[in-house]
Amino acid sequence: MPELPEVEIVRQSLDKKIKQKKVKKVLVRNRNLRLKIPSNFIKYLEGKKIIEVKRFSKYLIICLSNQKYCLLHLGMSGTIHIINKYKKNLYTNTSFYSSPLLPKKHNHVEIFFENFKIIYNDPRRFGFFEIINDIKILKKKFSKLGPEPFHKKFNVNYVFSYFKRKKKNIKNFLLDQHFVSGIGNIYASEILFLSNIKPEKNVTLLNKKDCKKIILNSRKVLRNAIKKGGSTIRDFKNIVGKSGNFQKNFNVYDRKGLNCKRFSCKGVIQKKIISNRSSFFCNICQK
DNA sequence: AAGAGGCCCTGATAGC
DNA sequence: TGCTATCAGGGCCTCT
Repeated sequence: MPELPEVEIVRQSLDKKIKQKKVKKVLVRNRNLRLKIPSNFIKYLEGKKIIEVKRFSKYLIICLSNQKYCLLHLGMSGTIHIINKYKKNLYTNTSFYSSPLLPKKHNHVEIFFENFKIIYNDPRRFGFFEIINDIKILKKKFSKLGPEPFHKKFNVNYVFSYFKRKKKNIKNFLLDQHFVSGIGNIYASEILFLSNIKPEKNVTLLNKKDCKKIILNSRKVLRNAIKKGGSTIRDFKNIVGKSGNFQKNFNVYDRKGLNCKRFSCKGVIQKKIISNRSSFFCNICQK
């Protein structure tokens, strides 16, 4: 599920819940995520206060009181759940602290606070935790990623010159985190629909006006998703990351064979595999 | 050096 | 019903 907007929604809820709270205990049930959870993971977290939860691209950055950073990427299927100590556990009848049996499959990490705990659940284990020792290393790591769509660095000059002499199609570039970071497969299709550009279009064929459209629509699509997710999440007091139904109103994604939503367009939404990822687009209004 | 392709993993669903 | 095949929203590694 998680592209930039979903991760931002998780960040907001998580920050609200754990900011200025002290970690009492950490339980690692399965350290074999995409990256193996480091042996110093528990040591660095236990007894530390959470300063705040930040985000860059699709990464959550949990800032700790010992000047270290706990990085969390949700991969494809990672979710965070909040379990309150005095409320009936949603997933298990076992005790809050011990839960000897897996309450639910794939609850890999539990972080305990005074009156609640957060659980990291991830069936496919494509997500990962990482401990970053200081801000320099963190900055260096993120400097390898492209700007977020909202950043002023993501402007027409940047995009247009980046595309020069490149051979890939535009859909590929929107997914390339070195070019722009935070966009995933769903929103890439949505952005191209709003821009009237078909996903297979080679970037060398795009003019500055096209670049401008892509930039503005990237921001629009992501902002909108954050806004809708933000309003949905209030219904989920105990679960963060399950973002409700806000992803249901796509223009093209998962709408293969359905009519184009653009007023007066008679097009039909197509599905095509581009570089092993499914792409959706209107066969008429996207050129 | 850019770009294509494979791979990490489990679960849901489609098709027979 | 029960099997197998396909596909899933990410990103890294390798090979050419």
